[in-house]
Amino acid sequence: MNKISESAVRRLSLYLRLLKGISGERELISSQELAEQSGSTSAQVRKDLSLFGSFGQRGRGYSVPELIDTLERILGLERRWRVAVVGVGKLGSALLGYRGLSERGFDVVAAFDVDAGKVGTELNGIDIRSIDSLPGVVRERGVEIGIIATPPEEAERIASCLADAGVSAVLSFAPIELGDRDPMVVRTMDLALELERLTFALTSARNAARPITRTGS
Amino acid sequence: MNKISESAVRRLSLYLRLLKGISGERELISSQELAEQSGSTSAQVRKDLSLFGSFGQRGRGYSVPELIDTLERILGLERRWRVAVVGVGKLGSALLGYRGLSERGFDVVAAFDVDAGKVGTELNGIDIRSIDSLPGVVRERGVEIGIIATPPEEAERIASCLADAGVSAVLSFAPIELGDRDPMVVRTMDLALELERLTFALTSARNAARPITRTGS
DNA sequence: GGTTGCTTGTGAAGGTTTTCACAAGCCGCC
DNA sequence: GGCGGCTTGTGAAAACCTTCACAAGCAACC
Ligand SMILES: NC(=O)c1ccc[n+]([C@@H]2O[C@H](COP(=O)([O-])OP(=O)(O)OC[C@H]3O[C@@H](n4cnc5c(N)ncnc54)[C@H](O)[C@@H]3O)[C@@H](O)[C@H]2O)c1
Ligand SMILES: NC(=O)c1ccc[n+]([C@@H]2O[C@H](COP(=O)([O-])OP(=O)(O)OC[C@H]3O[C@@H](n4cnc5c(N)ncnc54)[C@H](O)[C@@H]3O)[C@@H](O)[C@H]2O)c1
Repeated sequence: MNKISESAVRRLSLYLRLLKGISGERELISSQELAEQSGSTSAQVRKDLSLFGSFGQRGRGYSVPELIDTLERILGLERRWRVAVVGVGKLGSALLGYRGLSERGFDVVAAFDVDAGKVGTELNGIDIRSIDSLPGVVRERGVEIGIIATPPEEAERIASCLADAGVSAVLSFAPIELGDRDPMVVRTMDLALELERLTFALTSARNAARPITRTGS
Repeated sequence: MNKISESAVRRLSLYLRLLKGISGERELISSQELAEQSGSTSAQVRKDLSLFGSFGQRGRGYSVPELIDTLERILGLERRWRVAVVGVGKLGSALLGYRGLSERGFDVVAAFDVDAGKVGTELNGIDIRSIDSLPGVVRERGVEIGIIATPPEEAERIASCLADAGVSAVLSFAPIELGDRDPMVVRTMDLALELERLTFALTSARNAARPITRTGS
């Protein structure tokens, strides 16, 4: 099978989210309409979908419910996934209470922390367990994806721990570069880095408008 | 000036984060070492930097403190930025308490909510103001960047409100596609979408190992 | 001062992704 | 059944991004 680019996958997720939003309202949608809603182009939409097969009808467009099913199959969302949150601090607690996860097919089935004051308590129906019990609990509950919300210093250790326990993928919020741990898939979301992309856009726009000139001498 | 790609900007932020981590430990660093730490290649590192000028010394490498300065200048981080958080719920509260923001040059100077029970209270030294006072407070405090942490239904309205108030850029956590609001820069971080990129990787890996076959008939 | 070892900066090559543009196909209508 | 309007699927072209490979330059040592 051809290699699918990261950006194509991102767009597929986006199409799916949009389609779910209009599901019920419309029976058919054209690549043109999907493109407008996702900030893309119709050719891009058709190319993305054609990487996996032919799902549309010429002259009519794509069937919304069928396309939803297809995209869910492509993205691996025809089933639900079991997720564990590691580090139940400010961010971790927010995640445990986030309905958007289960709405999109992800069930948080376990949470871990080192803090003795937190271990043993419950949050949103999820019992917080000691980090030492991670390997056992991960296996018992069939955790497939880990979310790291511990301080950055701990992230590398936790990633190894999750890999050893047999977790298949990790999403980390710690602003630190995690080493490869093949075959476990690792990805990092860095909030400050996203803000830096914004400040770059802002300052390079200003520099383009007012080309750089020496102010001194 | 040449167009700089999104991926190049992302890598520049990453280099900066890594360099700050080793600042003080080493005086010089080679493109090779920087590449290893960032999961890139030495040619890529040199190319990225050469888009903006010549900062290294042949035979020696790059001066760590100088490179930090240069990258900060490129990314617009030679100054601090004033940020407002809109929506002080589970996620918004976590953000108000996040030290990682000020450490990376972003000062949260305002927070807004509609909830009368929250308005008037204070969190981590930031007073929570009514959403109605947003335009005035944004102008008074010189807010340049907005972070949206309201329910998705409100996000579009809030984005318009921020644009009207003169905010230059927005980072939204609401899983919804925000319309363009030129010249305001808008970007969305969607947690579930990132998880879907993981599940795609997991299931496409499985499909590659065990090619798709019809199970029925 | 010349030689060796190392590293940058950069054109050119190679690869990937996006855009273009049009034949093929569906629908409804006459 | 044929025509017109519309939309897909897709090769080919264009744009973009990454990797290669090497001349140019620095430092240390003899
Ligand atoms: N707070 C935010 O809004 C925010 C935003 C983006 C990224 N982040 C990142 O997310 C991570 C967590 O941030 P936070 O603000 O929630 O921090 P926090 O200090 O509030 O929470 C960290 C939690 O991790 C626990 N912990 C520490 N070591 C552990 C270990 N070895 N095993 C298990 N649990 C451990 C602590 O007990 C604590 O409960 C950090 O890496 C931070 O940079 C936070
Ligand atoms: N909780 C998480 O961990 C998490 C993770 C990723 C993304 N998100 C997204 O972040 C957003 C917030 O999530 P949350 O879990 O914090 O929700 P929440 O319900 O806990 O908080 C939302 C807050 O926004 C306020 N609000 C509502 N309408 C408003 C308006 N018009 N103006 C100002 N404030 C308003 C509410 O009063 C509330 O305090 C959502 O879009 C969610 O999808 C949340």
